[in-house]
Amino acid sequence: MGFSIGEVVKKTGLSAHTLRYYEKEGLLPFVTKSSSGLRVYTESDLGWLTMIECLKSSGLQIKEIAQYIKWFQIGDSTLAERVEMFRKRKAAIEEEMANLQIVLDKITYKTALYEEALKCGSLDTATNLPKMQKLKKKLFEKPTDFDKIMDQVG
Amino acid sequence: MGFSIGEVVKKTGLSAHTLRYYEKEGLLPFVTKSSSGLRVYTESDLGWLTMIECLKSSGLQIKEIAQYIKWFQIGDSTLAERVEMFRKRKAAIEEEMANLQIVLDKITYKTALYEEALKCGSLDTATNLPKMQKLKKKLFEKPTDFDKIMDQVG
DNA sequence: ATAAGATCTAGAGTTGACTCAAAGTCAAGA
DNA sequence: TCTTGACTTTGAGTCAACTCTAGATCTTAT
Repeated sequence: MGFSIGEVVKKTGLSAHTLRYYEKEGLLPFVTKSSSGLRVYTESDLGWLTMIECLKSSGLQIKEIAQYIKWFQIGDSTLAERVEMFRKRKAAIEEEMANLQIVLDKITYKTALYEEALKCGSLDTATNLPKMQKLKKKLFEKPTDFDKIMDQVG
Repeated sequence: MGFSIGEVVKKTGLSAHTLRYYEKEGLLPFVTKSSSGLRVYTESDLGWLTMIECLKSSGLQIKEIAQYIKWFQIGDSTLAERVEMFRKRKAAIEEEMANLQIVLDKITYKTALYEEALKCGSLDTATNLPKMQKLKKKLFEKPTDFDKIMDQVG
């Protein structure tokens, strides 16, 4: 009926070590044991693992996820704490994505620059190409510190 | 003419510890010392710090950034290595952003769900609201594992 | 019944990126 | 000159999140 730890390893890509570690840290309080002590995972436990992965990707630490799970176990009296937590996560992801977009623009410029440099055999020559100047303008219309320094360095 | 470590701390928000650590790891090979042994940072060093921050945000480790800087010091004979590195970074950031968008959708649903739950005082009641069912459909038109399990767990 | 392979526990070790401690040196103002 | 605060070095410590070890136990196939 349930899954062994090995089956969960295959399904999730997590290691058995990690699954036991998560359990020890309070992330999987619903996992039961067979009469001989082997872990038995249910579909719902797999659901929790997906949720844990999601919260981890959102920037939450293991301990904070454990706290969320404790709140869930307590029930509706902790709704306020949980809604606050989700609001903060949402804001954190949005900030992270905005930051990543800026980083992506910079790396996109550098990639194009180095592709040109590879073609003509010289980074300095590529940097001074009108083409590259235009790309820089396009990507960084509002001049930033990076715009000013990005050619001075590698 | 140059900046002291303390001035760079103020400008960058990095700690003096971290600046010395970066130097030790080969991230700042251009920083010089005054006759009495104090570090002197130039504008170009600040540029490198911006670049380091950018590469770090892109998912590169300190050692890998050090490798990149070594390539830069060697010169145009390492253009191929560097262009490959930037291409990989670009792909990595794009993948990370796509992943974060999926996480954001999930967290957005959970935030809305918990806000409803807080209003009506019960997570179960909120989960079964037609409003929430519709939101779930909207956010997850292509049903994923998460769509199926997201209500079973907290 | 036995061998092979999966799983168990407790606890130690690893990795990456800092972060701090201690003891000494340097620079600028009263 | 003296003091205060910033700076120097080496080397050790911290933290999160695994990751592994060892020796015992369990399950399953022959």
